[in-house]
Parts: sequence; structure tokens; C-alpha cells
Amino acid sequence: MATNAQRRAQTRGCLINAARHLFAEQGYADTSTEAILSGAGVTRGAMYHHFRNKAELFEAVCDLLSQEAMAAIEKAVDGQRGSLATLKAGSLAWVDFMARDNVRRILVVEAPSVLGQQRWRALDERYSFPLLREGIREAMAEGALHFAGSAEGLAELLNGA
Amino acid sequence: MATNAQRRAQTRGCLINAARHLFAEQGYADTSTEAILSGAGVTRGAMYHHFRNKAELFEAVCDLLSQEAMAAIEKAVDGQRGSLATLKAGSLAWVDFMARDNVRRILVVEAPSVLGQQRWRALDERYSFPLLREGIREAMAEGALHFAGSAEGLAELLNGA
DNA sequence: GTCAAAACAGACAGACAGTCTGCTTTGAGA
DNA sequence: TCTCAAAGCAGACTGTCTGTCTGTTTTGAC
Repeated sequence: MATNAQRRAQTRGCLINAARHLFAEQGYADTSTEAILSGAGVTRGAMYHHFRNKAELFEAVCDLLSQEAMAAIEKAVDGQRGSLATLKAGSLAWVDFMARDNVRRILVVEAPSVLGQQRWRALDERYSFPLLREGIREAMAEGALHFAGSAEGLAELLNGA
Repeated sequence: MATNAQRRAQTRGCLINAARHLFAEQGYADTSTEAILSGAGVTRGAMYHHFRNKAELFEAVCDLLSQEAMAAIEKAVDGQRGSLATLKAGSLAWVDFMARDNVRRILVVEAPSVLGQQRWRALDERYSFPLLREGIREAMAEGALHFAGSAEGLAELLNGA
């Protein structure tokens, strides 16, 4: 006798989790929805009740991974002294996280082509970009970082790289 | 009464050309083989006589684009004096070429996910990478460029960026 | 207790990539 | 120039896969 919210979270969670592993191992195109369904122990009807299509499920996986990346950064930053050290530690943690095979394949290799450029950018702007921008802003305000332009601009530059 | 070589080149050319435009506009997944066939004025049998599958046709398109990129670089480099100026001009031409919407979508956004990381790297190593390596090697030999490592290593670094 | 809305089940339809069989054209050798 | 194998091609066909659709169960507000 679970509440609707619990049922919802449970089903979505199972789907995202199963999809996450399959996408990481076989890629988006080679992962059939059927494999996801049986992996999640859920039926087709349930899946399409929660997600408009396969791509939207993929996007949910990307969201989850991005959240985990943010958590990894927060953890690495925690305890650092000085805005520049914080910025460095955070950036390193980000690179480390993205370098993991199962993360890279999804967020770096496939996401741009599956989500399209716009949605991929949007993902960035929802998660890592604001953190980077704030880090740079603080470091510049503190005088630890110099740049002949806005913090916003520098953040965009670095993010592009 | 065309020769076999002519027929072959003609059919392949039509397919690659049609595929190239469709992939650039709609992306790989959203381009049906049927659309390519009718765009090329060719039948299914012909296509699968020349390419094992859709991905192999995509790879042929990538090859063509890479060759065009090389041509653009050669042209930009032509007439430059000094190894460093040559290196700069070539790199700029490369960036310019890759920045074109119809090129970027295919070679930068989709290729890694369609071909897989390995084949994508192989593409690089077949075309742009040797050129970059040689440019760097010459510039270093000439004393115009300094780096505490091998030319090969620097080329890999820059290529990664 | 009732009833609308949310959650889910699973059969079904349309689309699409790749295969398979057979036909046509080419070109090498007798 | 005739023959015949191989290359090139035509197009029907199949299995698979995504997304839809109708109906059923569960939840929760009144």
C-alpha cells in the first residue's frame, strides 16, 4: 500500500537505473527499450507513462549523472581554503568524474548527438556551468584571479574547452 | 557503356553525396536509408552492395569530409613562410572548417557516437593528426617552437584540446 | 462510499535496417 | 566473337524495435 508518490519514484528510479547501466555498456542506439524494461522489471505501459520516449529517459539518466557530478565536486571542494584552491579542486573533480568510462560514454560521447546541441547545453547550464561561474567570480572578487573581461565570459571560455 | 570502375564510382558518389546532406540536416538516426536511396536515385540492393550497413556509409561520408578538411588546410598553408606561421595558418583553417554547421554536426557531434571512439580516433590519425605532428616537428626542428617533450606528445595534447 | 485521476498492463501497428533471390551488365580469355 | 564468371544492381521480404491505444488496477480527495 504505497502512496502514488512512492510508486512513481520507485518505477522511475528502476527505469533510470537500468537504462543508465545499459546505455553505458552498449550505447543508446544498441540498447532496446525491451532490455531496459526487463532490466527494470517494468512494463512498456509504465515506461511510456513516465517518459514520452526513449530519448527523454536518456535525458533523465543524464540529469542523474550530472547531479552525481555536482555531488562529487561539492565533496572535493569541501574543506578547501581560498577561492582559487576551491576552483582548482572543483575543476579537477569534474574532470575526474567525466573521465570515468561509464560517465564519459553517456555525457560526453552520446549526449550531444542524442539530445541535440541545445538540450546538451541546457544540461550544462543547469548544473556545472553555474558552479564554475560562481567559482570564477569569487576568485576574481578576491583578487586571486585576473582576466581582462567578465567572469561570465571567462567561464564560457573555460567551459568550451 | 560505362566501365565497372565508372559505374562503381558513380553509384558510391551519389550515395555519399545524398547521405552527406541528409546527415548534416537531420542527423544520423533521423535519416532513413530510404531517404538516402531516393536522394541518390539508387536502390537498396545497390547501396548494400557498396556498404555493409548504414554506419559504414556514414564513415565514408566522414572520410570525404576529412579529405576536404585536408584540402582546406593545404590551401591555407600554401604560400605561408616559416614553419610557425604555417602551423598557425593550418590550425586556424582546421578550426574554421570544423566550425561549419554541416561539418560539425557530422564530424564532431555524431561521429564519436556513431562510429565509436576507436574508429573516430582512427579517422583523426588517418588525416589531420599526421599533418599536425609534422607541422610541430618542423617548427621544433627550426627552433621556432619549444616544448619540454616530444613533438609527438605535444601533437597529441593539442589534438585532444 | 464514490468517483476521478494516476499508474500500469500488454496487445498492436507502422517504420525501418538489413537479407535474399534473381536479373543485367561488364570484361577477361579462348 | 562467343562464353562465362564476376561485378553491379533490383526490389520483395523479414525480424526487430519504438511508440500507441485500449482497458484494468490502485490511489486519494471529497
